[in-house]
Amino acid sequence: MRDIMDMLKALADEKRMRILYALKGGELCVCQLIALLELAPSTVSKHLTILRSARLIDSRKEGRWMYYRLSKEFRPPSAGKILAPLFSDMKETAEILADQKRLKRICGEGLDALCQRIFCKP
Amino acid sequence: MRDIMDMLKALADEKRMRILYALKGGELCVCQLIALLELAPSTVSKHLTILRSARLIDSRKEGRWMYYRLSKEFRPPSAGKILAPLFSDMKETAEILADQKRLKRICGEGLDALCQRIFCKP
DNA sequence: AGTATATTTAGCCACATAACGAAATAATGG
DNA sequence: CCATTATTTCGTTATGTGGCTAAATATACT
Repeated sequence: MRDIMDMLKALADEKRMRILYALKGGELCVCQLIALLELAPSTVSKHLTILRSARLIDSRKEGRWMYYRLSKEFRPPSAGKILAPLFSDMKETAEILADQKRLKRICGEGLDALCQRIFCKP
Repeated sequence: MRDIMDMLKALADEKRMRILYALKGGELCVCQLIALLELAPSTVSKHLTILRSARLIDSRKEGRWMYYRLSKEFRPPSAGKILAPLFSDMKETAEILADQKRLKRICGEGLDALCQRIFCKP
């Protein structure tokens, strides 16, 4: 029961659901998620920690960047079945449509340029 | 998005998930849910309000008693698809097994006897 | 080695929420 | 009508959670 509740609590936040939906399209770097959500880096990192400890996402480190993606083998086992209908409901919402639009811009930019923009270098 | 998040927040509480699972077996009276969860009546009532405003349950009044049941036409539309895999995961957990056992006893008792027991009459 | 940079951790604050008891509401029964 | 009883609403309290800034960590670059 603990595992199930951890998963449900992880899902019960709009920012985290937006992260999951964004990752549906493939792995993303933390800085891309920061740009998408327009939150402080530490806040996004905390959300990612919660999603990871609920086994909803995996991470992979490549050089300076940390990539997150949807976990393949969700535990508890039905998470795939749970996310699919949720994503289907979310698809048409204003928030997700705006995210998809913004995400396209973000992924067009290179990671270096993006990070410079985010962390406001002089 | 608001509807979806209301539903997910309603699901993100163990007591409320136990209520939903109990209702899977058919409608129940508030006092039966109070006996099941062993919480104050006002606490159970609040949980039921949250579940109802998330459209997960319906209610029906019969005489002195208020019956709650799982909502047939969940809104957002995929809730049925969401609950089924969750219930499947929950089925074998210690909490749900204990609930099912206790529920059998509770449903054996008449409502009047149950209410007397709960509200500790002199 | 030392600097720059991406991410995480730690500490803090404001607000949400789950719990309870007490009071209010609604229905039955004498 | 009045008492009893099932449920809800209100007010309070303790804990949880999302957000931030600042400091720590880890990797790349010179």
